[in-house]
Amino acid sequence: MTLLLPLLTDMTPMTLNQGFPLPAEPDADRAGGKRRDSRIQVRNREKILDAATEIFSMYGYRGATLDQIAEKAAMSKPNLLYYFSSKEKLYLAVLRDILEIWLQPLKELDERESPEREIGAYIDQKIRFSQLYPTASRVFANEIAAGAPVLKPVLDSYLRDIVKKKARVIRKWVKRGELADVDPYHLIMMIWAVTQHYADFAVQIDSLLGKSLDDERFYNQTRKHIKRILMRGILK
Amino acid sequence: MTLLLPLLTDMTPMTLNQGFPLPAEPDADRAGGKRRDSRIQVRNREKILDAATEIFSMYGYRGATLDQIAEKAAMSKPNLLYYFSSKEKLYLAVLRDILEIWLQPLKELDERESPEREIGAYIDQKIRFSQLYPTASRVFANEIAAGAPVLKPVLDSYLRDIVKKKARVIRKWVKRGELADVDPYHLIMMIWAVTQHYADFAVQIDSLLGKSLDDERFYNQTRKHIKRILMRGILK
DNA sequence: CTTTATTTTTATCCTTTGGTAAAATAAATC
DNA sequence: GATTTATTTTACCAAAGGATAAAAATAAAG
Repeated sequence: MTLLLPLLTDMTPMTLNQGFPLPAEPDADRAGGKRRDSRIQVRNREKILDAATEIFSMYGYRGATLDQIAEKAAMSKPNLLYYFSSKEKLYLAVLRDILEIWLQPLKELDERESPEREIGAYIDQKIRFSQLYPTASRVFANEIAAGAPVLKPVLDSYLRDIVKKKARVIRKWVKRGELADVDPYHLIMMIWAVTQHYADFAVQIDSLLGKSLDDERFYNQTRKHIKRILMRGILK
Repeated sequence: MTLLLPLLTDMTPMTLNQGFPLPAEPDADRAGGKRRDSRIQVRNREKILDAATEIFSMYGYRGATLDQIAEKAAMSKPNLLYYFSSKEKLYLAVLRDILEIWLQPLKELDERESPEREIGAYIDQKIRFSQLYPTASRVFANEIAAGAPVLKPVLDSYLRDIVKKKARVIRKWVKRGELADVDPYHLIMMIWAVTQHYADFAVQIDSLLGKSLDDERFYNQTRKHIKRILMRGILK
């Protein structure tokens, strides 16, 4: 429960999985107390997680400060630390939330349906994620860029398994002749790349086009465009 | 020359362009002295820039520390500060280098050639960049994720102009009937997204495939695959 | 070889930052 | 409404981090 502290600061590979993939929070955190999840408890944890996601998304784990997060959450630093006893625990909580929504859509690829429908739906979900949670996407990107000190074990086990399974689905479509001869892994990564780009590089896009995915018009134009090019690229 | 300090730390929008786009270093930095660019001078500046690029790529501007950079460059912190008088100046120098190589390829899109050839060459150059300078790519990504506190003015002016010009080239190809009816901006961004992804998310890719672009075999497979799908997606 | 200019080291400063202790306040329970 | 429990505030602390000053060591020039 405390072993991973050095990694975040030192960059050494992680040894403890920290109960990650999903097992929810064994105890979340909470300083002391017994009567849990009071109204105020829930509200403040949420406020903090939101603020933390935003700050972490801009500065990464190391660059973010508790002062910034506390300010954004409109509370004092010690007060924040009352809810999450350390910066690290807070970061873990943020990542846990992100991972869940990030992984969900891929799991739904179903080989019994047509690739057109399934991959189309997957792209839709991914771009929707970029629209709804751009900061979450950036926290994730930051974590990976930093060498995935925390998520490495998850990538190596959990994500790897899911992707392997879904690669098999795609390969099946190819064999059935419903899809051009594409490499499943590269296809999946292309979809990730393109959809996440609109969240991770939102500032750049805003500079170039003066638009963001918040603009429903632009959102749909983007979605359709990505789908059109990718689908044309992979359908037979 | 000193006005931008607050932005990096405070996130306020930048007002001074800092002689950025290209005008090279008006004075680079150098603590004092007259006789410039001695052998050792050049060697040490390079060592520092390399180390800085690597550290900034992992932790971003705020997360990186001069101690880490100094250690990676195998010198003391004050010694490092002898060559670059502040963390900020060092960061600027790093970004300047990156920007130059990052922008180059796009400028070369030539409407007189076929889109197949030109866009193909552009993708090649971009993926090569991801192979050769993955850390540079990540520093760039980090800067954008942080809200582009330093590069915003460059994005808003310089990059914007180039992209606009090249969008016109692509549009011309479409009109000539050499290309499917694609939106030039989205196309450019798709290419950026996909090619940079292999640098920015290298750790993830390594987790999933156990491969990196350093592996020449994988590099070529990736390159061809990306090109194939994108080309199929946009050619008539 | 001196002398002068450049580079490196040592010692130190001030601010920021993650985190704690304990007192003060507010809620909830009896 | 008194008492217990949960929450917030105030006052700190030690370590880390960016930066400077000045001395020491090297290298270059004459």
